[in-house]
Amino acid sequence: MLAGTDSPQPATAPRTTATGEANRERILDAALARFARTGLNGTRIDEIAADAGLSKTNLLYYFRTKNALYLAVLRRTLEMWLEPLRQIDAGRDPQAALAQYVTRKLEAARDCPEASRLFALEIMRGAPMLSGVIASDLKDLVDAKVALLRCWQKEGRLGVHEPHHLLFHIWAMTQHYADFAVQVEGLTGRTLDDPAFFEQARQAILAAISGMAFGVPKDQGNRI
Amino acid sequence: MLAGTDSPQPATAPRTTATGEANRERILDAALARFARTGLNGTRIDEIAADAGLSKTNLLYYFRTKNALYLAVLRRTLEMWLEPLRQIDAGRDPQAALAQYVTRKLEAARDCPEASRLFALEIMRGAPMLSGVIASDLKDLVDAKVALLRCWQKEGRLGVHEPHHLLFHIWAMTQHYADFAVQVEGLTGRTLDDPAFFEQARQAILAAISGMAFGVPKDQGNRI
DNA sequence: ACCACAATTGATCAGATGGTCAAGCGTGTG
DNA sequence: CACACGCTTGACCATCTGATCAATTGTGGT
Repeated sequence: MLAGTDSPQPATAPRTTATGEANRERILDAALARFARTGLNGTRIDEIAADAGLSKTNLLYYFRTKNALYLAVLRRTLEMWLEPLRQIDAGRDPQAALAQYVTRKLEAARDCPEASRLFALEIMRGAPMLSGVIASDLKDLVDAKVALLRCWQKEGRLGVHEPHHLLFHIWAMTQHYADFAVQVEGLTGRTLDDPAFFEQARQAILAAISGMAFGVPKDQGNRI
Repeated sequence: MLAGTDSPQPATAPRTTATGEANRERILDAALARFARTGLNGTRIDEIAADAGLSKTNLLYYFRTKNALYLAVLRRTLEMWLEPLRQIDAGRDPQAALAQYVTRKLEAARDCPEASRLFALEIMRGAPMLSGVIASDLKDLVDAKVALLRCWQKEGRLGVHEPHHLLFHIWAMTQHYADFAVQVEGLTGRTLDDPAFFEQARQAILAAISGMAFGVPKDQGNRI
């Protein structure tokens, strides 16, 4: 449920050409890379065009406005972003499910940090284009998973911390490596592309999740 | 060590007036709020001026260029951002030190989310204005704290996970509540301003840290 | 070969926006 | 009081940039 002016499908279905499709792809790729780094306002449409090997005018032939392009990129990336969460399902062991979720998210942060950054930027702006998604699709999905986690809690297979926070923290830790890659690399000199580093990060996150999800409950406020 | 064209101090120290100082403050406040939400490129200088109750021209009297203003905001906010980390020192119990660090960071995320967002945006851009800070000041500080954490590890007072990741995860989890406040509120309907919610978040983070820092070491890759 | 339509181009526009300038106003200090 | 200097203003400029348009070229289907 993305906001924006959806042009109604033109009466005559636009004949999809090989070049057309290829160009659209190239544009979307280039746009994702740019938008994910410099945001909607910080990105010039002709930069994207140049990256895609087209003229600005030609780009505008495929996407009428910058906003439409941005929206298209958002739309195209949304599923990749949401997919890992869907895979947490009831028929699994909580530990295994969460571990796999963490791994998937971290792989996503490594393989397509742009997606993470794109949404991070959008949300930090106040999510003007995503408010619909957050309020409906994402909320429904999260609510469902939270319900599942609560269920596991009742069965004593999961710790007592509020499930929302568990999800937030998984997102936070995994996406951090994508969103703040510059900082991470500046401070450690390493990247998720380094398998050893990836595994270090993964293990640390799993340990954190373990503390939250399967550790002994704390009753004293200040004790860690 | 912030990048940028520092104008050398004018020969005659500018007489600081009451109005002058007050205006500068108002401008910086307004600028922080705007920059933290829409970034450098997405923010118009006249919006800031309006928020501060000044004309655009008048704002430009105090800060010659938009970039200079942005830099001033960054500079002014930097210390607030770094301070909590400094407070981790050797003369403390590791658990207490980390717990206090988490609490401080979470309080910062609650009390001045703008600071967190400002730096988040800057880093996500590739930190063109902060590369110096990250490479020198922040790196020195982090290196020192990492050394301390390693020391604690040798003494057996801290888990075996690479200290860098411990710090990253603390940053990630605490700042998440500031940077993604819109999402958090959209999904839970609550804010860090709600004391109960704050405490939930804090406890969950402490549990996570506990798992990372004081849990039993894992030796099996897939086990959580 | 021809036709329709997709693809591409260069010229051009229009609005937004950062920044300048010259002039006037206010106020504290000598 | 008057001078200096900080403060404030409105008019104006220059550029950047998203978007339009008319015209030309390429191409697949019949």
